[in-house]
Amino acid sequence: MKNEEVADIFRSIAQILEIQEENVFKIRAYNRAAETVRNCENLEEMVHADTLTELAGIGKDLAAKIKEYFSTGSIEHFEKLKKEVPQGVLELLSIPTIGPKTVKLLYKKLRIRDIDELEKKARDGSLLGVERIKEKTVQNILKGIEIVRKGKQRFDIASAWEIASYYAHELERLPGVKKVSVAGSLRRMKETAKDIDILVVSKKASAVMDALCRLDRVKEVLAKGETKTSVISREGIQVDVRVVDLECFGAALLYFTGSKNHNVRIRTIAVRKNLKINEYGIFKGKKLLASKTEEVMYKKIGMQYVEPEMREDVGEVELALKNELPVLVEQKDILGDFHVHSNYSDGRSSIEEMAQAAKKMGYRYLVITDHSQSLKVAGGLDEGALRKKKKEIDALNKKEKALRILFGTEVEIDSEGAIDYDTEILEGFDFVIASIHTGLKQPKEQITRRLIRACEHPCVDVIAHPTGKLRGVRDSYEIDFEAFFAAASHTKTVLEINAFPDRLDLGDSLVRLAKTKGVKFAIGTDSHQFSHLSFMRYGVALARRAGLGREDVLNTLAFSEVVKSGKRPWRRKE
DNA sequence: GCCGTTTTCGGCCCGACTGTTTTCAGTCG
Repeated sequence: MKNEEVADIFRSIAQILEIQEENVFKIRAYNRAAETVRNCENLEEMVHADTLTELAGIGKDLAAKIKEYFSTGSIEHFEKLKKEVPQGVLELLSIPTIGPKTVKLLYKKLRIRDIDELEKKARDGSLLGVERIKEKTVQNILKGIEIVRKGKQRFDIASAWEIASYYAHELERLPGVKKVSVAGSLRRMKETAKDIDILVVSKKASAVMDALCRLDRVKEVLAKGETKTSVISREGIQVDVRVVDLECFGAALLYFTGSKNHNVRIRTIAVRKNLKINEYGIFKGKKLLASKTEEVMYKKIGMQYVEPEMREDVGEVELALKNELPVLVEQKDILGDFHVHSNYSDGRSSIEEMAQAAKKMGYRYLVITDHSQSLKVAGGLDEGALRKKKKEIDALNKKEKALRILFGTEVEIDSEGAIDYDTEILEGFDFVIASIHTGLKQPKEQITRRLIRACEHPCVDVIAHPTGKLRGVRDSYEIDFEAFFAAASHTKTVLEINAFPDRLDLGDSLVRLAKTKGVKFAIGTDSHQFSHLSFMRYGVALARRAGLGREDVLNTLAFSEVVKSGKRPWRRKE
């Protein structure tokens, strides 16, 4: 993805400037821009529409650099800087406890140019000659190198929440602990997490720190202070725990939730009003104005409460100042799931088991969307199997009144954009979602044409996992999003928000773009066993991150309303 | 390098922990 490439370059530029001890604000500008660009999946569209400067933190200069990258494949300014500070030197920054100052020192004094050289000189003792470096620092560097070599991978949101829940639960049980909250990117429900942040309310901070370090799943203690401790969990993820008083819980939660850019924005706004915000509260001079809850903190700054999922500094601060934040969709609004598999194709649970689990979720309907005939590897259903499945669903629906099970399919879009079943069969389904599983490397024009043809098919209600990205496996296939979203909107084809933690597709910035084109969304978990139905929360979170309200999301409608709102007019009399 | 109901110039968020010091710089979030 080009946005990632540009983001990496901006980050590298920031790092080089840091080592060169450039103006810290320029460095911050590059870092902020890197984040903004990384979160922007439709960067290419913005380059073509010449709207880059609408992005937060992108001005004339950076917009020109982004354009330069899209037209030439490189950025002149960066090529020049790379000659001044070699790439290997930048890699030293990835070592924990080593920052720009140390890197500069090592490079200037000992000509250390990469991690291997640093390790050699750490072991042979030649590091000890450098100012401010003694035995303990050498040990930390060696430990840091080990951590980097192992690779600090990001964790998917579901795994990270599982680990976070363990720590939160264990900390809650401690005597004197009044409250525990997960904070950080996990509370903002980002797709992946690099670490876990937990906030604890207790008057006995040191007892909490001690107990934390003794927990079973703690592999290593990185730093332990009076109110703040960092450990590595046995899964390899870092867990940061901070203890505060109940009085400043809101201020601490706000600070600890981030994002960093969001915090910087609201602190800047506070400064203009002669106020100061830190993790203990919002102050006028020495006088505390608010600190107990996030709600009162936002109120004192003069803005609306911002839901954690929206705190990315992508425009939400401006909306909150104008009192124009959207009312976001919530889990309790969700009445059904549009994408689940059963053991008829590649799922592990029976239709009945899936239905029971859906009932427990409080749903009113569940669409069983097994794969279609051509996807043999996933046990795609032929006509005979479809008849059997329909019969089973009809029988179950007779027994069960609270939940309606719907006869659906996830049908293949073939390499030309044709739909796997004949129209006659497709008309027999209650609901049809269509997706691409083959020909993923086709050129952009062809993939876009396939998707648009699928949208134009009268029986296709939803395009499932529209970009095909799969975490750690493959990126999105190439799509002309403008054209695709226009077609979806025009044909009233709904786009899926796939809630499976490795997919989360469409991503939030593309959902935002699609919404501006008038597209509606259906959240589907892509469950392959009944326990997967709980992934709905990640789909809802993604929708919230994109600023969607109930009105944007099909799952908030009763199924009869879904049918009426859909593209197949002949079904509306149902 | 960005940005503007104080400004197109002069600002730009704030504190905890560590190691090496004896008052603080560097790193991190």
